[in-house]
Amino acid sequence: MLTLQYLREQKEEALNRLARRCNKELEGFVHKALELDIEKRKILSELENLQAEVNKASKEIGTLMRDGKKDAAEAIKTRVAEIKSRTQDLKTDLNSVDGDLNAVMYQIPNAPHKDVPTGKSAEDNEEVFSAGKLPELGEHALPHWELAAKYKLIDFEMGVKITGAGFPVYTGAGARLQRALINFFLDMASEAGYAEVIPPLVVNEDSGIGTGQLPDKEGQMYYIGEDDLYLIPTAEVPVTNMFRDVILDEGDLPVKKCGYTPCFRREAGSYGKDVRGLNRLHQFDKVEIVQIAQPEESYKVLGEMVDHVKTLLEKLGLPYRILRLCGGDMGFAAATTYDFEVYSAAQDKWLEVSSVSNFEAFQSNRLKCRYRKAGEKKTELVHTLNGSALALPRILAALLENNQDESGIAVPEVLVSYTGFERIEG
RNA sequence: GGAGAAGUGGCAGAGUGGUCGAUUGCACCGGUCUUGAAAACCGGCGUACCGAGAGGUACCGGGGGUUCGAAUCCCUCCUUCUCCGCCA
Repeated sequence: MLTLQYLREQKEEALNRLARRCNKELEGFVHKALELDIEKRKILSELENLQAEVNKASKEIGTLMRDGKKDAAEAIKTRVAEIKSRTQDLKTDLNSVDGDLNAVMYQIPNAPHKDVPTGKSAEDNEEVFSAGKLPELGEHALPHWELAAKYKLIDFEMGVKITGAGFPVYTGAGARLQRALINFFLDMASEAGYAEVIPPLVVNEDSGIGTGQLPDKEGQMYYIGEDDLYLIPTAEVPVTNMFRDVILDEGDLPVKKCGYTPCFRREAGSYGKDVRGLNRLHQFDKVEIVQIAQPEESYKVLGEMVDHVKTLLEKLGLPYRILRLCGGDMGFAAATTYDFEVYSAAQDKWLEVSSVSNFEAFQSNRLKCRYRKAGEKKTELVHTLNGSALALPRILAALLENNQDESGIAVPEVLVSYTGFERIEG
């Protein structure tokens, strides 16, 4: 969440930035939070003063008891009892105000960066880059779900049988291609200096809160009630949470991690042709890159991550474009997000395959991930960033569709050493 | 899954109701000494919030309770270790 300090000290800027989300409620939330903050601090200072009195009196009692002056001790006790009843009230008030304050703060999304366009929906996103030539397929061109069936790459029906819709079974060359992509992405990330981790696929509540999935967005995650755990919607959650409650040294930054994991999303409310084939799944594979950076560096780091994803798409030979998301289309925790979309020719659709975001201090404030500049005593919140590099299913969809001809599908050259075959044929 | 033991500052390790936010050692930082280093000696050495400051408050695995007062007592959860069972 945003820090109260930021709202207090730079309220106008905060409101300005939040306005880019086109959510009329937000201004009210900010004012509410600041009011509650003042109230909280008023109660807190009164409570702490009383607490100090009690502490002092308790010490006196201790001294008196040791000296055997029981009567004098009893006299102080009655005085303390009065103060205590007052502190009880204050504690109740404090809890209530603090609860309200937290509730409001949890509803305030990250403040978009100054360069983020104001807007309500995907229509207001801004295309900032595009590359690659859109392939022109002949009449014979098939959408990927038909190609998957024709060449026995993916068995959607089998997935339905053993689990349900959105859980495909990759088979034969399809499975092999999937694994090739994972290895290719991981190798590229390693080369770019990201240290590989294999995190748990299931996380606890604290982790969900740390990266912003909880509270309020439980509906997106699969929940294991018996153990109070959540299936991860992205490796971002476990990997970023490795740094929860951690104080780093300046010299540790930037931290660069990457990880491959399956991702699980309930995608409640999705329907129709959006979910056809590989377009939207409940379980999918993704390689994620994560960085933890100094605040002054974070936008440079964001650019570096964007460049990394560009490289991947170019090596795969996929036409793509980059969108800077508008305020209204960005995720709750993000300050800036670039979405990457590849063109999937047979569907004639742009498919989102990566989302690269700078969360600034929004996540680190929840995570309590701080760093200390060399020689300084004070700690400061780090900036966290992450991006998909890349999400597999839509990449696979685009590869199948764009690289098809009448007799088969060509495997991109960079993948051949991983797949062991150059073409998929009937 | 069953039985037992334990969780204290970066690490080690004291502390079982009253100046304990916490003895001590190591590590670390600064200084003295030294040609330099080591050793020795002196000093410093957790986090967060409130406060202009002095200072105050909170935190000894998490949460709750008893008490004027809790690291210390009680309840509960979590984790680790040992033994048994089961198992890739």
